[in-house]
Amino acid sequence: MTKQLLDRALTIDIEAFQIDLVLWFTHDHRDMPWRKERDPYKIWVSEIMLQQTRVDTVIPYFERFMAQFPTVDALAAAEEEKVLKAWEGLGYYSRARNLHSAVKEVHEKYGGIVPNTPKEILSLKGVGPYTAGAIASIAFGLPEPAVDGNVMRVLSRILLIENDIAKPQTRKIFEEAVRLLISKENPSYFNQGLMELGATICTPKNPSCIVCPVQKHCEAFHKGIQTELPVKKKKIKKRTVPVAIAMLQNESGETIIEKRPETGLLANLWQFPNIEISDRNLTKEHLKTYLEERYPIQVDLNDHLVDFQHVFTHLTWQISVYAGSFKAKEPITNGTIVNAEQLDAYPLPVPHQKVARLMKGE
DNA sequence: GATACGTGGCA
DNA sequence: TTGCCAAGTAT
Repeated sequence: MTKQLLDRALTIDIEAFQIDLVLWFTHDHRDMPWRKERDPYKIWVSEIMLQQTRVDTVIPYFERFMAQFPTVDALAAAEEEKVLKAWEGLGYYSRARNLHSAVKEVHEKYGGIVPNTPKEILSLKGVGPYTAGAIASIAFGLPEPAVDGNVMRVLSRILLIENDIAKPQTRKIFEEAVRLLISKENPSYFNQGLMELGATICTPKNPSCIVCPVQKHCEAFHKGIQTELPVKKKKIKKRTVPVAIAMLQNESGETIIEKRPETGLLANLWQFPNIEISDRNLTKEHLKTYLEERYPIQVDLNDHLVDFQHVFTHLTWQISVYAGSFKAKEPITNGTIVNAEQLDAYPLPVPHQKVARLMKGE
């Protein structure tokens, strides 16, 4: 495969390609907060936030995060709860926990200085092959590949690579391609140029080949098959999980929330008590029984208030919200009782944020 | 290698 | 409405 790839890469004028790409990025790149300086910590945080997440979504989170945790040492000293709260709504929360853990390692093991070798960078928790390459090239100017979905799309078209980009193995092929093509003079702009091109011009649908700075190097364009690439196998259908959420209040207007398990979906975030529904007709009774078994409380449940869906990558929650009242017979240990104002301090996943707003009457 | 892991935007 | 997409990683 590598030999084949080498032949294909050599069919284009590598030096001209580098110049066209880097020059284009130099003049046409979008302005982003993390592009204002070369602080490896900021590059690192931005790259973690940008994993599977759009630039426009990330920008406000990045600004707030940097205001709150401006340095490695500041983030290392923070409580996990605060970090998760800053990440609330961004998704893929293990990114926040892994970043926090890795930053603490950098604080302790490297004196707060982000390591500058590809091997050490890759060893950091939450940093995989793409992110390691991005940090190495953008923060330290090293000629390392940083292959994300954009890069695979762009290069699949330019080099006419037809491997399925949904397969993990395929990424390695593109890394080999980048090692052949990357500008040794400016690896940072070369890698960012590839990604920027994919994000703005060489898009999945309706690529703007007319204004593409590397059009003359593109095999797919010459053959008129750019929309056929990249090859990507379709995903399987996701399952639906019915969930009943209890929105409880006592006479003081306080409610019960609990912390989710430290692993799995939405790990370490907080939520309103809930159960998976087995039989829709018996939901109200099941929920009441569950609540009174789990907590030392007496529950009075109303008929269900509203239904809504929340779609995850791999499953869908079909949610029914049940309002009701409770009286605590003893102190609660496996959850906590909070008022509306205190609730704001807890990191909640989006569907539970919706319940919180419901309870406040918003 | 396949699957788990969030969320919001868009055709 | 439904499905796909967006600067992936861990297990």
